[in-house]
Amino acid sequence: MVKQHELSQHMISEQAASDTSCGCPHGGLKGLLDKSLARIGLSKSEQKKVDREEELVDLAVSILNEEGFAGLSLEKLTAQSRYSKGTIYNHFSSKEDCLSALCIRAVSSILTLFKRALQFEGSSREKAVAVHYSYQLYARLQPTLFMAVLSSKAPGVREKTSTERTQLMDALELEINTFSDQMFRDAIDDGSLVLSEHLSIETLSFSNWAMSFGTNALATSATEAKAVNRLDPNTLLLQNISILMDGMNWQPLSKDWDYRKTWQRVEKEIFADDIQLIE
Amino acid sequence: MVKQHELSQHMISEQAASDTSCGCPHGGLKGLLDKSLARIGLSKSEQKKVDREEELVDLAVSILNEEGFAGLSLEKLTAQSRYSKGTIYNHFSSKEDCLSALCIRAVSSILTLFKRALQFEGSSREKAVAVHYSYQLYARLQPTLFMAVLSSKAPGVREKTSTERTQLMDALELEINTFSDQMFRDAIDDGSLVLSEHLSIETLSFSNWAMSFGTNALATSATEAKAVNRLDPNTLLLQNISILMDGMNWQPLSKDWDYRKTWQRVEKEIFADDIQLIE
DNA sequence: GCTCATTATGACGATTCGTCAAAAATGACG
DNA sequence: CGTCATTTTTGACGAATCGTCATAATGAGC
Repeated sequence: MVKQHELSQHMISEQAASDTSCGCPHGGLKGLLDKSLARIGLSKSEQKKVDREEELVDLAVSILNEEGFAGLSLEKLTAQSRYSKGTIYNHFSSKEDCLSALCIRAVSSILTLFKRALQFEGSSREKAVAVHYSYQLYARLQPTLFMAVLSSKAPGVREKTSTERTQLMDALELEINTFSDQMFRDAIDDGSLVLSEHLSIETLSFSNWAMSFGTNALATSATEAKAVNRLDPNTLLLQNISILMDGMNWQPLSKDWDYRKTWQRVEKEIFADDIQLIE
Repeated sequence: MVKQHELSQHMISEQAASDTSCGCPHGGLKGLLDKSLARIGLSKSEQKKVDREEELVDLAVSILNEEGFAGLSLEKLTAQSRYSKGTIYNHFSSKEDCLSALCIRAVSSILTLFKRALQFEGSSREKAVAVHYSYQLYARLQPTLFMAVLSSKAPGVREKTSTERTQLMDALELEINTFSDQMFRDAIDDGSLVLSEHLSIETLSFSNWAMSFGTNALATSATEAKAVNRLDPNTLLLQNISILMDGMNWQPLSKDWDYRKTWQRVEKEIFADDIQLIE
């Protein structure tokens, strides 16, 4: 009668709760969100709600991974959770709102990966290469979530997303932008990059992002007939950003430095654990 | 009783039939598809079916433009057409199949624009700039369709698409790839581009595509917080591909040639009619 | 134990999906 | 023109999902 008392439901939800394939490496996102909310000061019931939302997003991610984008429905989320429809709709005002929640998790995870990549020891251009590596890593580990971030930008989705979540999403995007801009500022500061007349930091930062996103998006959605399949997926992104950074005249140029070694070093020194998940 | 005899239905469908905002410039697609099928030899009834499919895709595009991606349903398509559900499902085996049909139209239109762009008088790099211009033009004229092409690559969509349509889609993509590759071959032939050791034509062709796609996709789905809004949308793509082509060492380099003038010339000499539709 | 505000529940109507048996249209032949 | 076989069209149907809302359960404070 009461759903929480059904044994089978409990088993399902516990299985889901222990499923850690949430695209959230090293629990970084959970810590991030918990902290940011904890600072404000949470009552017991509020904390309970935060925990449950965490649990529901976990579950939604697992549905997304198994059933794909179109297969995600709040109906299924309800059925697989230990809660009822009304409770689900207390958390997500609509299917689109739920999708936005998934994107917030995705972008948070990506940001965490970016910061880890930045710890790579090397020149500013090598660090940028490391960041691109981490972006590609996420696109491969979580292809559906990676693409979901884009679809959540569609007007129809954004309209149906709660204002708080929209603001959180915008804040995260701003943080990513700031992060990207800072990479270029560092490069200018250490002298390896010089701004030419018509190119601002914002322009370089955006072109850098556009190339990485475009490459990963096309590689993720590759089909039989696509040009991607003619090329080596492992160094696809590296080659593309190498051409771009050479175009920026970012020192050392690719003719003077073997960035394939950098690429491999990043893989071994920073993301050795994560790369095993692909095999 | 019989739907074809309802006056109101007739009026709706006739309005739709006269709606030419189909993203198909100069009727190029219709000609293309008609021809390819006509060669095989069409009976009267087969021709009728082709015409009706044309009509239905027109209608689907208008629904997509008005209601957005999520608002497109075969239910609505049925209601707004003069046919019934069974007939609709004779044309499109599923909603996803219909989406793929829209993508085929989109890619056909883009290919038509590419070929027009190639008529621009100038160096091989200038011609490539013209092609990018036409790509951006389509992304702006048909943002939803532009993004739809990507989502039609999702596994869930592809599975539910009829095999014939999948093959047609793959053939079109191959044609686009071939077109892109040819641009680079021409550049090599006229001496303005030299292949370095590690970079193949395929690599250059793909990086060129990835940059253009990434830029247009991010610009199309731009939100308030995005980095895109800090920049001039009219020259965003030009700047990005200029950096990239400089990185390829494609002559003349942007420091030796004012491609903003090329950009403006393309706008005036090739796409003057189309650009007015944006305003 | 009682009261009342908050939260959870699941039944409900609406919409969409895709199917299929029956009806209608087509056209070949006498 | 009439007959009949084949093809096409129709819309009713069951299943799935959406989002709402009246009712039931919960729990905090007295």
